[in-house]
Amino acid sequence: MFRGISSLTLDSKGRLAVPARHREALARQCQGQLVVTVDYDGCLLLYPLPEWEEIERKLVRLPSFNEHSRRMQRVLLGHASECELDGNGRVLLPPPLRAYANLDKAVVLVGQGNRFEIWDEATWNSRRGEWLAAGVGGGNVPPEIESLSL
Amino acid sequence: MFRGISSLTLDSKGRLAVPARHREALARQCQGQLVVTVDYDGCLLLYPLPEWEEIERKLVRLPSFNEHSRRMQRVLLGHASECELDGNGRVLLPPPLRAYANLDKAVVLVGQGNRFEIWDEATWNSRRGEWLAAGVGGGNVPPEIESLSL
DNA sequence: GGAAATTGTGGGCAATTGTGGATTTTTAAG
DNA sequence: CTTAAAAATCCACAATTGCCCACAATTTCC
Repeated sequence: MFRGISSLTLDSKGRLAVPARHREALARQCQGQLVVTVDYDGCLLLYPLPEWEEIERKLVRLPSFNEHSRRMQRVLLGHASECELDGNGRVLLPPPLRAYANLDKAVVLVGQGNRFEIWDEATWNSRRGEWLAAGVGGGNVPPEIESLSL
Repeated sequence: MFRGISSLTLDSKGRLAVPARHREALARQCQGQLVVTVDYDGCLLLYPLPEWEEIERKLVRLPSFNEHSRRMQRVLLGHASECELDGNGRVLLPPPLRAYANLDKAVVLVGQGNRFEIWDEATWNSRRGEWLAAGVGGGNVPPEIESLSL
């Protein structure tokens, strides 16, 4: 279970150094084999290969002639790139994906259970500000959240 | 059940020394394994690991494509960092979380049942003033509070 | 058209810096 | 006065960053 946020900087070649505290888990779970793809909200998603393959299986089974399915397959499958941790615990993020998420130097890596999200740091901070300002109430809040007790 | 407030100071490395009276309980409940995350009200939440894992299970089960769920997962799971009590009874608070809650030197640790809250001391004092001034009446008070007998 | 050279990209190595842990001293409380 | 807790200083290990080398691909010249 991946959790927690880390503030990181990409090196001059667009490589992201995974924080040491996550490396052991990644080595164990997937021998450093990762998949990066894009998210609809403007960040990148980083999956251990086995986790991604499961999602991929669900994606390719979606009905071929449904407009939403095709879109989702093009966005998610289409951008999915395999990459692996090098000897120094770094992953090279493909230039098109870096461009998509506006990643330059300062980024944050956010643990989200079975995956990580990678955000441009400024984008993350401003989006987080909006989420916090909006609070928990509002539109259509699922009942699971209404009854959630922290 | 954690109760009571303590006025504390972070050391130069951002470590918080847990008051001695709570240490024994934490050692017993979770062998010093803790999780810190953020709260929507601008403070940090400190959980014994098992307590947090229960909340985490609920969080990851929320629907993936609901906007509110995603936000809540990003805020709560995304900031949740594991840390543990060192030999001196201190926890290192990760820099991004310290930044979030504006923690510098003077902080307060507030027992809240199954967790602690960590506030910047000045923020705590001014917020507490607002809560007291607002009193109990007002907007939409849930019936559970209306009928509460102290 | 083929071959060679140069440039760009990816990976590995090494050094420096920062972080985490331990020890010691001081202060406060009993 | 004694003991325990808190704070500050110091040391060591490890992580991160910058640099260098090697391989590959593309382009240019013969």
